[in-house]
Amino acid sequence: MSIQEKIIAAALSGVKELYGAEVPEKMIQLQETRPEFEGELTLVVFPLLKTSKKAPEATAQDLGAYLTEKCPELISKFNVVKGFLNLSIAAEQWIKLLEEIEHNPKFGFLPVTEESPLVMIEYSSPNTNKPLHLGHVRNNLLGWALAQVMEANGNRVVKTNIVNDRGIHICKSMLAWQKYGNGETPETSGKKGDHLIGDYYVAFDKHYREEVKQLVAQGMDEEKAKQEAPLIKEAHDMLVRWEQNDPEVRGLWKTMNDWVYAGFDETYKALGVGFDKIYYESDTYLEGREKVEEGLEKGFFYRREDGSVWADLTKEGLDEKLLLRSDGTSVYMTQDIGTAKLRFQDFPIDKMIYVVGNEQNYHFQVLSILLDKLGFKWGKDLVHFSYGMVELPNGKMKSREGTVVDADDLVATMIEDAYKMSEDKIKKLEGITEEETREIARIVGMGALKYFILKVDARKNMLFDPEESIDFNGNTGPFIQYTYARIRSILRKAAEQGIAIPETLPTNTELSEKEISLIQHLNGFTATLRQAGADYNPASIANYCYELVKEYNQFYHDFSVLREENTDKQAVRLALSSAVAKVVKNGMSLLGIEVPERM
RNA sequence: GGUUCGGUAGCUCAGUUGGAUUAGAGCAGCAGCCUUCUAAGCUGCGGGUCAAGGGUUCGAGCCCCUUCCGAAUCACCA
Repeated sequence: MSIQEKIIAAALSGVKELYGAEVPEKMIQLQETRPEFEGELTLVVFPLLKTSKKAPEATAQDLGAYLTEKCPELISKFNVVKGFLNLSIAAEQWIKLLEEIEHNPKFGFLPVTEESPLVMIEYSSPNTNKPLHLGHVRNNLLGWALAQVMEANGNRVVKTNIVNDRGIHICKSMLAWQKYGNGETPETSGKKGDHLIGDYYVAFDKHYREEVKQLVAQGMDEEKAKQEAPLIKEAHDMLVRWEQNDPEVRGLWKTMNDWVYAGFDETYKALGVGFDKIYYESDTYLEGREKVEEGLEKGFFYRREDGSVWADLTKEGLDEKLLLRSDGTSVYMTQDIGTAKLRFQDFPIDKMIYVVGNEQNYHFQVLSILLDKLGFKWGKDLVHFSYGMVELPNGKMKSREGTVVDADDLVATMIEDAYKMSEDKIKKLEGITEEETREIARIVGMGALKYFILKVDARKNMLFDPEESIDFNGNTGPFIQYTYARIRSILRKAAEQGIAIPETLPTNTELSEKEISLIQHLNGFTATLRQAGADYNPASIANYCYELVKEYNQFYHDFSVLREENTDKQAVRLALSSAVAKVVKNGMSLLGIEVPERM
């Protein structure tokens, strides 16, 4: 039971005893006390006035007196300012909290059991015709962090990925490779597979535009030229052959996709993300059709004269939506229905979360309604975890204008920058090897990148300035990592000097204001984690970690641990430092960010 | 035009279910602090009509309405 829960329970019985009325738990409003007032937690009594039939001050006075008298082990003293009852928490509560954090490696986490709700999270969802870029990086980091947060809140999480591995865009790369590739492979070219394929996708576009230009010069209408260009016709032809299972096309498709997957795996590994189950669109794209036919029979959808199938969503305030083309083939929406069907066969899904950019808000609004109509129990309440675009200083990322920030380049640059930045600092550390220095640079560089992206509210568009790169000072990943390394250094030295954290901490030492406020922050981790889970908001964890280490750095500056002569005080400070390190490590780990022992 | 989401300091962002005369950080700028547990740190200074107006109430950056600005979307593309 947390300190807050204890106080709320005590206050409830206080209200009952004092005023003879049971009030709902919501009426007890507890919040952190403003720094300018004495106390740590504040009970706002305004909601209770109707019950007490007294003035705010008198009500607060009544409750304060009750709490200090009945629960001295919980509340040491109180003061009243207007309708605010400021409570000072008894020191032993804080000490107990430190002990709990010291002994519970999963402080704040809820356990996951067989009965826990099953949450499936789809994220990443790349196309196999080009390498991952900055937008994918945001998606992957958010998806991974969200999965960790949901799991820490007591959900069984299945991380999934739907790979868009078929379609005309894939054929374009394949065709270009056939025409201009001369049998080039990742091995012969030395390129990562996804980059190699991406280059041919670009090559296709270049030649294709050339053809269109020529046709237009010969007097053809541009729209028509785009359809009549020989390359695009060939690509369409290839798509038809793919759908007919043409062995040659399928063979090439398989080979080239495997190159891409090998490349993706490297990028995923560098980003520290992974999946429990990967779906391929080539397997799922036919499944949706069946579901749509089913919906058609049940009268949810209707067929037009040309044979196309539509859903009429005007009653829901939306438009009509195409589900099957007049030639009977699937569209994007149909495929998502098909994927949903397969997933539900594979897992007893309670909650489905799609991590997909906000440009698809409409799509998911529609998908939710359709899945619900088709009888998926989680369809209605599916969560579209919609995130904003990553913008560059001079506008958006456009592959055609060459303003794409490549994921692999970005990762390499961050690590390189961290290395340059760290070199002189890390070398000061004793007995450090080049290999360790590299590893620290990797952790710090990735930490900077991940924190930079995850600290901002996912819904908002964010600005990414590659020129200025990412800060290593202030509200950044490295700042948090640095604080962690500092604490670890203290703990190492303490161990060397034979100073250990006692099993039971002394409760008679007086805590300074700074120490109390630090412990209070630690206490807030649980609530932050719950909120992050309820709101699907990893950013709040990031900001929590920042606040915590900022506070710790102030403590670090003003108080010494190892030079403290009073052994009781020293024990508490050591436990406090250790607790901050543990919570920081856990919090950062929820974001997929590692923390170094030294830096 | 419809729908959805945003608008908080020069810049990048926090701001719990509405709470306390003075709305917070970081960056950038200026000024201090390393024979002392890691200075990627700490301390101080300046910087705001919370887009605008109205409403709800003991109380609004937060809730409701209107307006302005920005983004996304409304395809037989994915």
